[in-house]
Amino acid sequence: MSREIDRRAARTRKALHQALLTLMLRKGYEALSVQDIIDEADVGRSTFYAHYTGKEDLLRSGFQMLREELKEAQSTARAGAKASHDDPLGFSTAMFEHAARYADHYRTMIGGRGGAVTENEIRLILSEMVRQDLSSSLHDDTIPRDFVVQFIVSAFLTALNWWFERKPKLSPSQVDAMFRSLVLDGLSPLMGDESRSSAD
Amino acid sequence: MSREIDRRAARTRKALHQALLTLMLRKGYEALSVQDIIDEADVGRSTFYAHYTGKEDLLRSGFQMLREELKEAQSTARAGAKASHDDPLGFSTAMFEHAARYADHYRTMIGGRGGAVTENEIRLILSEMVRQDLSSSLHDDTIPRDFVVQFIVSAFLTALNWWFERKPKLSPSQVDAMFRSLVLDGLSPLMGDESRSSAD
DNA sequence: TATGATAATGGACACCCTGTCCGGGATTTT
DNA sequence: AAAATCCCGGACAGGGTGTCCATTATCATA
Repeated sequence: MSREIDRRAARTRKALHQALLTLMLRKGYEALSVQDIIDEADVGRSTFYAHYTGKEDLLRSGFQMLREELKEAQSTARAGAKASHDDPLGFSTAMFEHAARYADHYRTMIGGRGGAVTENEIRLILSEMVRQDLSSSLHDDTIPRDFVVQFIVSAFLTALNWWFERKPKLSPSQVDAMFRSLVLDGLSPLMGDESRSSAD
Repeated sequence: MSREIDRRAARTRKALHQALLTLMLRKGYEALSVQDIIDEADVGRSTFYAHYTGKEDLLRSGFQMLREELKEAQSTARAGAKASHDDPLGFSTAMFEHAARYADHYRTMIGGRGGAVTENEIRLILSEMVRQDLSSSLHDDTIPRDFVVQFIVSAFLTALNWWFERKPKLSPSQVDAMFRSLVLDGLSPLMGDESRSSAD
């Protein structure tokens, strides 16, 4: 019995995913046509449609893998961390490190290159993580919880994007520190401590 | 003298902008074709291309108007505000009010409906505002300035989006308060105040 | 109001992309 | 080796894109 997928099929799928990745990095998702993809992957047109219903389907299928990949990265990281129960940003450290390891992949996803679908998928995945971290550490609902979640997710994506685009040499922990500082304590710590200038 | 633009041209342009707005709200920018636009605007195909090079051109031209619109809204607001020089988020109050007044316009721009172009344009406009506010109130560069700017812009867009999508009944000042709280002081104020458990 | 200037129209055009359908050829599995 | 499965290449209609042009409608002005 062939429970495993046919080698050829697996090969084709891999080629398509790889092509998508390459092309997204080069031109961005929206500007991509199925034609481009099968061209890059060197795969027949009908073959493509035998596997996926379109480029969005191909893209989405990639996120299934990412989801599991991340779920594991999170739990392995959580094993080594101690203060995870009081940390409303418990996900961040592992995520920044994961992003550093798979920089190319992340580069294709953030900064608009991934299009709306990618943006949504990522936000969903991250929202789930953040929601969990928050549930055990946030005890004040002055500000609605889903708003806080979105706030954190956006801040994280911003950090990621800024990191890759402007200071790719920084280490994950450095970016993580900035991210945590801003999200946990906001701008106040950065404002003039020497505010004794007794404004006019 | 014909310094003014021909009535017909103005009429056409207005119709196209209106059509774009309507359709973006209905289907989103990316899913839109030039065909749809000229169809909705009841304008000939060649006429469209006589004015714009494509749908992106049309979209961008709309932001020129928005830019000036906002520049004015800001300065009028700044006239009535007193503590603008110490406020790193001086732009926000006026912006939330402006957004409330032109809810339909904003709805087409945020939440992905506007596509990548819109996202970028908005971020550019907001970044400029934030940068100005920040220049006179931020005196600590522990965290790079452009990172802080992006952080604020993202937080603002998140607030805007959450507002429209989840709690449209809230007043601008209520959302503004939440936004400021999160950005200025971060999550700490929301965490267990009963944290006097003298963490071992 | 007459007239030259300018804009809008509708149709035609070649081009590209999309999905879908085959039959022949290649690879894998048994 | 045989049977099953997959891939290929070509063809297809349908739709969108930009561009052209000749014709018609509208405007600005003398």
